[in-house]
Amino acid sequence: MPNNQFKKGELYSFITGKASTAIARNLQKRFNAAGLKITIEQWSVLYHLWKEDGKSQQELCSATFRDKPSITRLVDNLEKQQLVKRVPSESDRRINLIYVTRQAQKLQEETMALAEALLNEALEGVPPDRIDICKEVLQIVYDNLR
Amino acid sequence: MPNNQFKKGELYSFITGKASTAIARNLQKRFNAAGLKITIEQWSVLYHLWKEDGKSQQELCSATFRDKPSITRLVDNLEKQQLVKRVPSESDRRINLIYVTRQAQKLQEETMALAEALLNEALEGVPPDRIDICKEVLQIVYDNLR
DNA sequence: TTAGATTAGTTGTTTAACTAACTATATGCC
DNA sequence: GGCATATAGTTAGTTAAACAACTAATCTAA
Repeated sequence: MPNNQFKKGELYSFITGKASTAIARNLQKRFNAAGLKITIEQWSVLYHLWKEDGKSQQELCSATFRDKPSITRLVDNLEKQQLVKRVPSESDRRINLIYVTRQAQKLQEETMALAEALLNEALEGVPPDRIDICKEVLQIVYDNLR
Repeated sequence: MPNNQFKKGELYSFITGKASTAIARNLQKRFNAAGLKITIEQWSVLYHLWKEDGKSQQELCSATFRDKPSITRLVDNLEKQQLVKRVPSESDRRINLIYVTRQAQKLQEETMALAEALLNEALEGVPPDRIDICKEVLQIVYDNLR
């Protein structure tokens, strides 16, 4: 028997990701309000480079769940803004290793603080155990569709 | 005391909507595979018109959580494909009322079946009460950010 | 050693999102 | 009635996503 939990109206918002769209849009507004000239998509790339840079574009694809052309263009734009630098790998010249610049490092603390503050507000009034369940369900959804 | 539930890696995927992106991408692939020439974004507009058409573009904005230019262009493209028709309102000539065509009606049953099947697969193995909690949390997130 | 397959990244095209600036119609107030 | 304001929708410009087709470098196996 199918696990059909979705009334029509809910189906729509689950598929279109109403909540995550609202989060991303809100975070973008906070960046703009703080005078940070960076898009959410660019931030999502820097996010992984801040953890450890010198990653290849291919590694950034997996980390951000984007395809290769998307990463090429995001890195293009980040490079234009002098936030990252492409460095051809010594050992395999097909590969570009991506490094963050000083200017990008400066962005880290401020943007991460804004992101954490946003999530705390978004989840205000939600008990921790329910947040955990939500995270688990979303992870299963993701895994089921791989 | 802040409700800071997010370890760094999870923060990213919550903000970028990994699960909903996967769902939308997967549904688009099913549409393509079935030979249905329609994008997810177009589908999300038709979805609301199938429930009741003759809605204004402004009403479609609220229903789909998009801004006005986005709806203008989605309706442009839907009209090009002869899936909807703009009809100027008699009572207020600023308003376009949007009606679905016969061809769009034909799409309804097939696309809705694909969407429901997808969600059933995505949520396979998740107990109903956990799905409910997940939906509730996402709704609260959305409401908190309005 | 070299021909074929694989991998990393780029380019072109279409669709879409967001912002800002715009036109046209309607409303409200004096 | 007429002017300010609000509302519905469009247009322009930038950024981004998905897909297909491409180049260049590397690997593999005969």
